[in-house]
Amino acid sequence: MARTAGSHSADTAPRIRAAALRLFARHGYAAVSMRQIAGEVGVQVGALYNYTPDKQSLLFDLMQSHMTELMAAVARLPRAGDPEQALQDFTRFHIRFHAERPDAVFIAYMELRNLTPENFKVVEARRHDYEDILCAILDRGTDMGRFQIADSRITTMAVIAMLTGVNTWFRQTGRLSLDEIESIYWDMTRRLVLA
Amino acid sequence: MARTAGSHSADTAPRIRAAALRLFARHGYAAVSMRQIAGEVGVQVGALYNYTPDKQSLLFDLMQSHMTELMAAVARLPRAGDPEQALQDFTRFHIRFHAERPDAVFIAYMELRNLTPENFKVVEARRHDYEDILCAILDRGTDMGRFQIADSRITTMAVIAMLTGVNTWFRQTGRLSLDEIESIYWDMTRRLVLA
DNA sequence: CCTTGATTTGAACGGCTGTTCAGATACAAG
DNA sequence: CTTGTATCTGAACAGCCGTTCAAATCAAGG
Repeated sequence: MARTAGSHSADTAPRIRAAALRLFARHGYAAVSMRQIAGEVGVQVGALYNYTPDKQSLLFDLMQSHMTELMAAVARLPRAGDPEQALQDFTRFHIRFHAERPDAVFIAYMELRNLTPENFKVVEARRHDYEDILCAILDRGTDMGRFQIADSRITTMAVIAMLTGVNTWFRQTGRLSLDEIESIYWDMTRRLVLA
Repeated sequence: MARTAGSHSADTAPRIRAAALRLFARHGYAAVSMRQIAGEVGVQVGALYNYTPDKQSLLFDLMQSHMTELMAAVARLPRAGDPEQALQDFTRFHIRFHAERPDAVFIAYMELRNLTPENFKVVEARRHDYEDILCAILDRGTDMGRFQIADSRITTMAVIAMLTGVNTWFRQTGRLSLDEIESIYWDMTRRLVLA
């Protein structure tokens, strides 16, 4: 018993990441053992260490991948000249992107405290970069006299919290489609900032 | 070595709860050991079991106490006839109550998945009761033609998510006082619902 | 002072933790 | 078919986990 038939790192690697993502999201990083992850993949514990130096790196990689994907996706948004249009684009994007990967979002928010201080700083910085994108839209709209905002930093946090909150209750099989939800939240966001 | 000088359950019990609250909030339920809690209290592990049948009950008690306090406090709000005033009262109350007990709030949101299904249902029901209070205010304001709301259930979730989000960044030593923050968030909430 | 009950210790239980590694097997290339 | 490398197993490591309990000590009332 050693190498098993049909074993390839190109297959095993993503399966390990998927299993870890699912289990971390469901039970929490600390509550999930390496043996559980291995079991989900259908492999022995030792095999995991061909793919990650340790458990902490596994968590960090998942988080960093998520933030990288997020930044790459938001960068692909059309750069609308109209701040109201830009804000709508951002709002709809945020809801959709987050609704499509609930496990990664859950981990990115809940497991920050399980990162080493060094790793935490990296993820924290990326999160801040993302917030800056929304904040810039709000500031530009304010400068153009289109938005009326008391404190753009706080409004940024408020809007992101409101939008991310969708993930706590949204289910694909619910009474509302994602598109309807986007529209409702866009309406609320609009009213929140419009002059 | 056995019973120690000055030991009394009236002292030890709250100290255990306080230590557990702090540690659970900081590191997460699964990552905290009974020995850590005991160490914080200055006692051996075995002593904890005079105060809780097991670790799970300790978590559940903390959560349930928090929800009980929350419901009792919100019930003490003046019952304003004007829905706009009622909404302002609720908004300010929510921010202040949650800002005053960040550890308990953190646990109540993050450790739901570590509750047994039975215990989860209890906490979930209380949370729903709390949401109903806000939802009722919104519905009343809508019926009176004062609010304009697309979907009161969703607006309820959106407002609560927005307000609770304050806890992710609020620090007592920050540039804004709690009162200023309340005012800013009340302004946003107002615009979110006003006809 | 003595007794009763409250409170804690200290040790022990079986079981699980993350991690390491030599050896075994499968695959891919020559 | 042989060889070299990629991949996994199985066992082992020291250490921590939640929980239990008899024995020891303290506090309080008669």
